[in-house]
Amino acid sequence: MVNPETVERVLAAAAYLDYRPNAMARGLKTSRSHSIGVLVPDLVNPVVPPIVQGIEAVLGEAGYVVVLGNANHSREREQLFVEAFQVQQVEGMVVFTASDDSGMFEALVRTGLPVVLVNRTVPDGSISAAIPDDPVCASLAVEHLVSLGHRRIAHIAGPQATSTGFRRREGFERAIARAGIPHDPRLVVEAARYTEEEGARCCTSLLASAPAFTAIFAANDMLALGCYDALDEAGLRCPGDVSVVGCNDMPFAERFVPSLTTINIAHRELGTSAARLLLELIEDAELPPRQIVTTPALVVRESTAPPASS
Amino acid sequence: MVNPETVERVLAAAAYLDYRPNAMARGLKTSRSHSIGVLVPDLVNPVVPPIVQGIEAVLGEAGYVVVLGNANHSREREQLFVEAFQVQQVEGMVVFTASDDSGMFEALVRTGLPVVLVNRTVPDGSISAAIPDDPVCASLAVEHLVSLGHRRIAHIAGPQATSTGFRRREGFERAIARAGIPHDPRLVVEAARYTEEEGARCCTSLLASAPAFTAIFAANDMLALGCYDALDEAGLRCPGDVSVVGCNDMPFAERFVPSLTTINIAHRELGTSAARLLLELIEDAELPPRQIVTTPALVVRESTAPPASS
DNA sequence: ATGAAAGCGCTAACAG
DNA sequence: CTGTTAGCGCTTTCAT
Repeated sequence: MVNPETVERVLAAAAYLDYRPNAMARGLKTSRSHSIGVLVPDLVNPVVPPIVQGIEAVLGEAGYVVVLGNANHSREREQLFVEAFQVQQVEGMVVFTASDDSGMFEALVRTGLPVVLVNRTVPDGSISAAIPDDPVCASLAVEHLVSLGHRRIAHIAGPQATSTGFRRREGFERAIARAGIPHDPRLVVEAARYTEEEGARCCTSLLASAPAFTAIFAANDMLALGCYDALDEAGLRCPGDVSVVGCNDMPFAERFVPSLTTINIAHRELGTSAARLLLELIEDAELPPRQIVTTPALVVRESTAPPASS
Repeated sequence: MVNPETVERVLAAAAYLDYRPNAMARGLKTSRSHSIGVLVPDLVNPVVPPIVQGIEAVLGEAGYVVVLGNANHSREREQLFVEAFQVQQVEGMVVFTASDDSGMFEALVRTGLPVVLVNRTVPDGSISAAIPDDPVCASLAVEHLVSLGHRRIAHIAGPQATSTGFRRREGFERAIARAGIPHDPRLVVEAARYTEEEGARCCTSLLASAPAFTAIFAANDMLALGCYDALDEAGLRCPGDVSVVGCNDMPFAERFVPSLTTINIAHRELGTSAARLLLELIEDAELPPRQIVTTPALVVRESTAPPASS
């Protein structure tokens, strides 16, 4: 019980001097940094900012600050950032890897820090993650196309070293089987990266050497955009000659020509879920790994139509 | 000169134990945190990620880590982040404010930390900044339109509380005067925010109450996109009835219909310049404030054409 | 209840 | 040139 007037004077002095407690000194004592490392493959990829925003929103609410690492698709930089995060004494990490790389996952767990993956998952599910329901993404696309009357459906798969690419392809093949359509491996090609150029390359190669098809499910919107280019190049119309469905529902997908039918993924929610998982893990490091799977939704626009023949 | 074998053993032990020097302890001693605060108004705005990427690239190279603050257009959150940055003992800040607010600028200098603005500037130039050449953006747009034969040119100005909005409007008016066109204040309306909705609202209001015009210079691409919507709504064609030029050359501007004639701004370069300014300032806090102005470039696409009457 | 003091992990200065 | 020590600014424990 101290003299209230003194309290007042001390506070006033602190304010006058613009006193800010030194987080390093405090942290040294308490071994808390109030910071979380967030690792992303490429900030410029349109799906990334909403994820980071979501992460930041819940972490900020909980009193954490985010240290951002933009790996630019480089494994080496990914490793460098994990090091840097440790040196900075972050209390946890949420990581969106460029590709599934067991070396990376091992390095992550070796830090001993709470880690959560976002938009990616490790095959054995040993690390908590917030991910989209990739198989459902694929089946929504396939079912939509099938309901329009398509039977010969191609797939431009994402890099199989990413869980999204791998799981969407699996989902695609299963959905095709479920629709009673015989599986034809010549109808799926793998893109090396999630870029428009790769989408165009894959679509062109499909056009050149695959059996005839009337629709394409591209593993993401950038690949779908590449299909537009390749189709155009080949003198084919979308959706007149071939329907295209993308995945992500990225910004401006509705402004492309034709506007893109795609699968909406709530990226911001992926971020908030990942952050909440991490907060749980920080509170109780013994918690078993857990996945939060967000449900995607079909968004029908103008890039899909019944096949010409029907 | 210590026994090399011992060196080896120590290093091996350190590696074995995954030893990482504690940055908080080190920082406490050296009063260096090796971190820089980066404040942005909205990570989801497409101009922001390239700027952050540029900042991160040069700061990372210099051994700094970036602490990201996403203010979400809230002044309160901006202030909160400045506080948080101080508590985290960042060694400097690069800030992209939501709007010019002298209160904010004062708070920034009051921290005593090196600060650099990016994409924004303070009217009196008292804080170093990396900015686009806004007047030139406007004159490139106006000169392009004038060269096509336009004389009645409207302007959808950005928020006048942002240096980009203010300086582009000034630049517009000067360019109009330079072209020998009488200034008509009814032809400029101010958008409250840089959004598609505001662009549509402003364009509609122009259509309703301004004297006839054949072209619009919108202060940014989102506003230009809103013009597309409003024009469409009014049954007008672009560029047939009215030409539109945007500003920023944001991703996908070339995919809109019509593809957007706009002014390219090298946003990543804005980020790298800002980071370099900050590094200078950290090295020598006495350096006088300095501006780095990047030169924009006209990108002619399909949203501009000669006026119908000519 | 309040005030003094130890110590977090490191670096820099200093003594041996 | 190597090994020891003080102390960065805080929190927490322990005397008072």
